Amino acid sequence: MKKRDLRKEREQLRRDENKRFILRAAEKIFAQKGFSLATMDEIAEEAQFSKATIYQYFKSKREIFFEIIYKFFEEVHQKIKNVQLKKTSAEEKLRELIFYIGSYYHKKKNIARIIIMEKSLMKKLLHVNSKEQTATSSPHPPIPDFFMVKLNDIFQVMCEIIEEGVKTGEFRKVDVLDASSILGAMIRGFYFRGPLRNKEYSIEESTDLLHSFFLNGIKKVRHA
Amino acid sequence: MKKRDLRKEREQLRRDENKRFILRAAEKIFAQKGFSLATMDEIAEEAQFSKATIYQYFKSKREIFFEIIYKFFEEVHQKIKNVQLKKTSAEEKLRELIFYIGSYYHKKKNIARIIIMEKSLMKKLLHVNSKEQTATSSPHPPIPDFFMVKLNDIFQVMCEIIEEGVKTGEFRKVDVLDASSILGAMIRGFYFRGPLRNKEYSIEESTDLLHSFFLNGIKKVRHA
Amino acid sequence: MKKRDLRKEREQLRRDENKRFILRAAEKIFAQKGFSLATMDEIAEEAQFSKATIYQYFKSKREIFFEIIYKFFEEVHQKIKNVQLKKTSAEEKLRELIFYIGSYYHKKKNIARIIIMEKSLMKKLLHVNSKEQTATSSPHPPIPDFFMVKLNDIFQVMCEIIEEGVKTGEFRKVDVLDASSILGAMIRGFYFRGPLRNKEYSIEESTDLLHSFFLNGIKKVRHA
Amino acid sequence: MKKRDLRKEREQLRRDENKRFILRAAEKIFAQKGFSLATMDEIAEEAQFSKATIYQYFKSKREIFFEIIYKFFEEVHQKIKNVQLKKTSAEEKLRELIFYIGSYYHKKKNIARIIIMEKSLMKKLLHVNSKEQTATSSPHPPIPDFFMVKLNDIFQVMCEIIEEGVKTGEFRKVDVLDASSILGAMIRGFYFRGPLRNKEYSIEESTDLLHSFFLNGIKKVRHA
DNA sequence: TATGAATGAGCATTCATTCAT
DNA sequence: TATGAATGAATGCTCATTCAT
Repeated sequence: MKKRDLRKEREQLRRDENKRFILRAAEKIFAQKGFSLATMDEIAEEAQFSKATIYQYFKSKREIFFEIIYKFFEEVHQKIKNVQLKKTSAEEKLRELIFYIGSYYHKKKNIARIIIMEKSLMKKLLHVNSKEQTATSSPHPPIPDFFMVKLNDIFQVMCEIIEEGVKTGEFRKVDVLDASSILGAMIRGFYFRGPLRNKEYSIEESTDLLHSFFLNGIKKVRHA
Repeated sequence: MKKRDLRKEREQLRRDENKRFILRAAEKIFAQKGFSLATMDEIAEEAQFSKATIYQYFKSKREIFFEIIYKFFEEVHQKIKNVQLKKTSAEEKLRELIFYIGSYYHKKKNIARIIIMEKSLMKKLLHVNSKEQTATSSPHPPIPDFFMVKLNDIFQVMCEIIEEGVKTGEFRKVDVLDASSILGAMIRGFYFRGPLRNKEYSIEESTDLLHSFFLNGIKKVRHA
Repeated sequence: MKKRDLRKEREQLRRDENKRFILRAAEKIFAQKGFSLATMDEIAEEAQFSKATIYQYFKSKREIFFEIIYKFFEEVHQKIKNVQLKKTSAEEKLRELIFYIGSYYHKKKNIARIIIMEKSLMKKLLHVNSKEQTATSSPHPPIPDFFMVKLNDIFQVMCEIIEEGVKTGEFRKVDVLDASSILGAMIRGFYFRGPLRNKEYSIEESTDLLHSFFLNGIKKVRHA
Repeated sequence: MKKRDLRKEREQLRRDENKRFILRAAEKIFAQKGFSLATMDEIAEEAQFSKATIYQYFKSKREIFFEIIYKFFEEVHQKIKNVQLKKTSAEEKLRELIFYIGSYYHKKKNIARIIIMEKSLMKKLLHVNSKEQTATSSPHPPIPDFFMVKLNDIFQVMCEIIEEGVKTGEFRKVDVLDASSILGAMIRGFYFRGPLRNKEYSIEESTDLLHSFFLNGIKKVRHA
């Protein structure tokens, strides 16, 4: 019995290992080419597996893709959640938040781009997926829901930090939802510039810049 | 002679009309599906022409796509240029700029998304295109150059307005490039939210919000 | 009445002129590209007419093609027929025959190649059903009359000349059909070498060579 | 280990078998329709494979075509080379040469026709191919070179045999190049008659005929 | 009559996915 | 389990031919 368990365990470990390997390969390809232009052949070659093997780990190209963005959100969310718990000022929390989101966007720029931007694709993929979900018992909650939940969680953290700042008097009495939207937009927009790049910023510089402008704005303050 | 001319003119008008019609159809499809997923069959059906006819007006799927983004930039640029010339305050100019860019992003959201976001695709398309350009005498300058020039022009207007505001003392002594980057990011990011939408904003509301936050920031100003 | 006739005549002349013009253009294109690779667009452009106009003079691409080869045979045949009537020796007639056929092949090399070689194409063009082919034991399809007649006429002239030579004792007592076949083959084969060209021959040189070898062979004659 | 090897070997054999099968099918179609008119659908159907499968064995229609003519030349060349080594008279060697070339032309008439005659097509195909060759490491030498080399080899054998005959006094003191050209032309021309066929010849008859006329010519020899 | 425009029917090629071993 | 092979369904693009003026 014990032996059997160990073998199974080992087997499972190997499978997980392979899965991760495939995901890494796929991520690389997706990042390079986007969803549509990436081919299963490329992914298989990158993963050093046969195409058929890939299909034993994942049901479809779509599933691989979702697995990737699933993990992506999971990770960002973890980081962000911790920020909220710290005992620092709202301003400082904001800085950390900007830093973590930014560094994720930076690291996984291309994946993030696909997630944020290929809306119609996502819609299509999600739609089909949600239909499939009814038939199978999937290992994670139906993607669309999960998706929104994670996204919303992150947004919530922003809101909470800002609200806290307003309450402690660090921030103006702004509408929390509006402010969060703006902050999200700033970060997102900053990391997803188009082809025009007038200046390159390190993550630290980016963080400082975003933080500073979000806090102070551009207008000159007139003292009484 | 006169008659001939009129007929020809009418013919030409019809051709232009058809071309516009095809472009509109293509834009709709591209907006729905992105570049790769859009098929010529769909575009043809949407345009109510046969596929072969589409190919009499445009050389390739790529060409249609570029024609669309060409027009897009051309239009935004026109609007923006006028803002700069007005005699209002920098603050007011900024508001108009935000409004115009925003309304364009709003109207042509999906096209803009493709432009800004499908970087690898664009790269691929632009690359092939720039090779082709050498052979043919195109009606407009080589896309990549044109592309950057327009993009840069719009960015320049931002810079100028901000610089003006700094000079007149309306704005703080910020780095003009940084500020422009942030403003661009805010607008872009605001209109290209992902699937999460906590609140819908009209263009006017959006403009107010962006304008307000970019000017004032979120931090409470402490008066002496 | 008279006036009407003249106009019609003039009209007819113009039509003929145009037709010839189109044929010349088509011949050029066919010669360059063969039948399949030549497009009506190219032919139309070469002829400086619109494609639709071409279709008012000819029913189809096929018809143009046939018109060309028809004329080709007509012309060769004319030349050849005259040779036969001369009062010279068979040997001399043979030389002229070789010269004329050769110069035609030389001038219209590519057209001739198509005629002689694109058998399957010809088959298809001539409306011969490939299904019929499999059914019948005959390796060759019925070819329209004019075609065979012309071809046969030319062959006949060869035969007659050779027969004459045999009768007059100029030539050995060869089988006339065999000899004609060989002569035809030599000329044809000589002008339609593949891509390998060890040496270029002028028409005169070619004629001499062919004539000489056909008459004398390569074997050393042992005198008694 | 052994088992694995055997299976792999079997697999490879099956692959080779399939490849040959596809080639045979393609050859049949090409022979019937020429290169341009043959479609991949037809080839696939003839081969009883799906079109996509064909593309797993060959990169393109062109590649299939070249594989066929590659093999063709390879085979002819093999046969011819052996002739030269025999200890028989030049006259006898010539007969064998004529027989072998003839039987090849006879067997693969249509393929040979395409090779020899679709010059412009070949040029086009070869040209593209030679560009591609630089990029990929092909299994055989660049087609154009290989092509000429094989062709030239065959021609060389002809020359050598004739030269030998001249030296031994069997043949007249002819220009070797000229004589070879004529012989090549005769064989080629004989097997590639156009649609006119006055008489059918078996390969043996053809060989006799060609041999006899090439050796003796048609002219009556006057004995002293 | 002449023609610019329109199109149906193809065509080579690709790719996600399945099958058989 | 792993995989080489097979394929149906597309996809962008072409071209001979017809239509409408």
